[in-house]
Amino acid sequence: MENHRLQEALDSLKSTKVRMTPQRHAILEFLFNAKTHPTADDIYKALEGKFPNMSVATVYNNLRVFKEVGLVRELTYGDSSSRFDSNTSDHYHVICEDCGKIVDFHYPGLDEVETLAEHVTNFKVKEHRMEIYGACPECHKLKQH
Amino acid sequence: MENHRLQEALDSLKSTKVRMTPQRHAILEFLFNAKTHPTADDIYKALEGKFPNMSVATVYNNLRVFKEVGLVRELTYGDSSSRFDSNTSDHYHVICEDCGKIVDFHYPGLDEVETLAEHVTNFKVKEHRMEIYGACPECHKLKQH
DNA sequence: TATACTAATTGTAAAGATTATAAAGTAAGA
DNA sequence: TCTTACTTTATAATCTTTACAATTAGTATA
Repeated sequence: MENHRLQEALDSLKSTKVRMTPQRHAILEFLFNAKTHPTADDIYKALEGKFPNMSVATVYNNLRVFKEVGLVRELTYGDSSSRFDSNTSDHYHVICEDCGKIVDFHYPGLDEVETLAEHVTNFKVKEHRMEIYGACPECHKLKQH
Repeated sequence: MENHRLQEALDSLKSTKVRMTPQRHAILEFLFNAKTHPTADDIYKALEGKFPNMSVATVYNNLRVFKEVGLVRELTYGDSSSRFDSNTSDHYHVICEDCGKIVDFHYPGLDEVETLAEHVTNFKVKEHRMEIYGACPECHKLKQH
């Protein structure tokens, strides 16, 4: 089923003028099969076996392209580097402040927040993001010793 | 009234082992009077008149200290550098994707989200953050030409 | 299938933000 | 005042991301 989403992504790229290259295919494939939310460097390291000559620039370039087309979302947390998420459907992230684990979390109906924000600020609202911070079960258990 | 919040912050620092220095006082004062959400470099530049010898490291060090004590919140958006917010009471930010303007936005009752996240993920939830993205009135008007 | 046009990749350098380190300075309590 | 531990400073180092120019490679077209 992950392959299904990947296939959809590949198809949607065909309809643009974005060329398909082996590197792009591999980056997309990795992102769509990833259970985690990898950094650019994670992706680079994961693919250096298959593409020993691939440049980091290629990873960054393509992540930007995928972002522009809407296939990928960039997550910027407090830590040093961005993470990338192929799941662009509406969901939020619960983040462990101790070990960095990120868990997806579905919650409906924050459209109301957007609507209210529009009225109060006169902005033309496009989207929102939310993260929930805390300790994952494992880290929490450790802290209680 | 800003001075009142600043005074409270200074008092709360006295109860810790955090020493008061002229640099720390100036950084806190600047943050608590700021209408915007400045970057570390903004703060550095703003204070270099008063402290020609102050190091950037001092700004970063102290922002970290203030964060640890809970006086200051760090905001990491997509762009290169973090922003800092002295207002640690619950509020959200509405951000213009074109000009970068940030407007505070009050909204109650997302405690429910935290509660649900706890139940679903078994995390021990501590806090959450949310940002709303769009175009500010000025930028939106420009785009309609 | 060969050609040509244009976009993509590579390798490296550069930029920008943040942190580490060691020496010198200073706040705060005894 | 003295002492100690914390802070500041100055600089170097690190880390992430982007810029750039030369080379390579998709893809549309003939």
